[in-house]
Amino acid sequence: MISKEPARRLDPDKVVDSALAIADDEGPAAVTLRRLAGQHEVTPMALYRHFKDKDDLLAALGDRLLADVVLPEPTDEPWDRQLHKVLTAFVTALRGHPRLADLTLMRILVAEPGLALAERTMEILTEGGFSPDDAAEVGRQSICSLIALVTNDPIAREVSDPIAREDSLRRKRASLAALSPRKYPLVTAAADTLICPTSTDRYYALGVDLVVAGIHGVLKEEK
Amino acid sequence: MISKEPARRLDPDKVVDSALAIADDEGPAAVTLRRLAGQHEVTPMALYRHFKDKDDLLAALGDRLLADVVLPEPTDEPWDRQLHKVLTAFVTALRGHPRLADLTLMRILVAEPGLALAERTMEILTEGGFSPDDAAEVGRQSICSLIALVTNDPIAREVSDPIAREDSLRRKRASLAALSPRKYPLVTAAADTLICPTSTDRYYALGVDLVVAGIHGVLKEEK
DNA sequence: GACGGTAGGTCTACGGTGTAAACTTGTCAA
DNA sequence: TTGACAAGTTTACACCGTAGACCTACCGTC
Repeated sequence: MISKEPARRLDPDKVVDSALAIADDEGPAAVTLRRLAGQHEVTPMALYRHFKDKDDLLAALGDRLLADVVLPEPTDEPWDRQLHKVLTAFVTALRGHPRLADLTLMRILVAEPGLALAERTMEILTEGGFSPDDAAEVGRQSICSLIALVTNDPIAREVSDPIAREDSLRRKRASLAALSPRKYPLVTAAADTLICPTSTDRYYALGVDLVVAGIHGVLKEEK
Repeated sequence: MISKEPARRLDPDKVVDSALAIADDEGPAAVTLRRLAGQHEVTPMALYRHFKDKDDLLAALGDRLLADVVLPEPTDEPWDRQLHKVLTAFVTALRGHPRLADLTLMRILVAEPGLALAERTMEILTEGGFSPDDAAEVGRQSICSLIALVTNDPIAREVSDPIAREDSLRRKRASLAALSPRKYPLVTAAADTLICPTSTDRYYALGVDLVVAGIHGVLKEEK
């Protein structure tokens, strides 16, 4: 009579929570319907009542990431400053989940938080002087670049286990150190940086700067 | 008696050929040890004599792509023109295999053709005024962006089957057309371009331009 | 020329995956 | 009270990567 529903369980949001946790520290391949089901004390097939199939579940993961983007309020700063802030907000939301970042792209034009981001970005770009179509192409590529930036974060991308990580880095360093400095003077000289950039913050700052500077550049060329 | 070897078969290069063909028109998930073995009339386990495991095989695929990059000869043009050409050569090699492009990143610092590309890129960047370490970071991000550019090629990324492709596009268009033009004026206005850019060549040209312009931009900022 | 090592195949088997189809069961509306 | 329906269960299937033991034809060496 009281509308308690003790028999109904399996909150889809909680399932996405679990999936997020698993994917974050073991990679998306570790996300398994059986494992998820087990964590929620349920049969694997139960998940199909809430997600069409595994891809649908992963899409929900992507939506979750996009929902974490907090768009800065429009101000009266110049358009490129505002663009910089919006894009920074985007990577900030993704940074925590580097192995899942690429799930977001295909959801941007589907889920609400992504659409808000898209609209705002295009707004800024047209304010900067792009035609809507050019803004679409430039914006699309910028978002792709930033997703790639996060996906390939050379620090977070490594296995979470710190000793295995250090081992993997050592092996890569050794393989570069074995190269002939005569044949590859610059690669060997900057080997450490190539394998793993010095600072994560600098890495991301540079990434956003590159994108914004690129947009600035092509805008001038077109005129 | 004649030194013919009718019993030995299974040329690893041919296996990579097959894998490439399968991945190109059905996606990398369709590449299966069993399927590959079947195509070469061999037991799945036979492949393990030539590849440590599946990842090793995919790495060989990545190497194959990188080997197709034809670096332009150094000239006396300004550094940014040369950089543009090198990066264009890179995406040109990948364009034919958009679903495999991301296999290349992890092989660049391992296989010879990738190292040549890396060294040449850093050469140009230092000539432009970057320190070796900055060249390493900027170069790395540029390569990542370009790989993402190819990977997300909105035309080639679609399923190869043209009728299914047209269907998928139609569905996306419909979903965007259903949005409120009041809430998302720019997104709905540029819907077609967002879903699928007008010209592939323009898409790639813009991509490379963005990267090169970005590098130019951050270089000036640093001084 | 006999012979042992080895490279390149085969066979069998295991544990894991996503998911289709048919079933049970608890809940609420009529 | 009944009956529809949503949620979870059971069973089953086809497929995957790969470990381990085995065969077998070749090759260089004495």
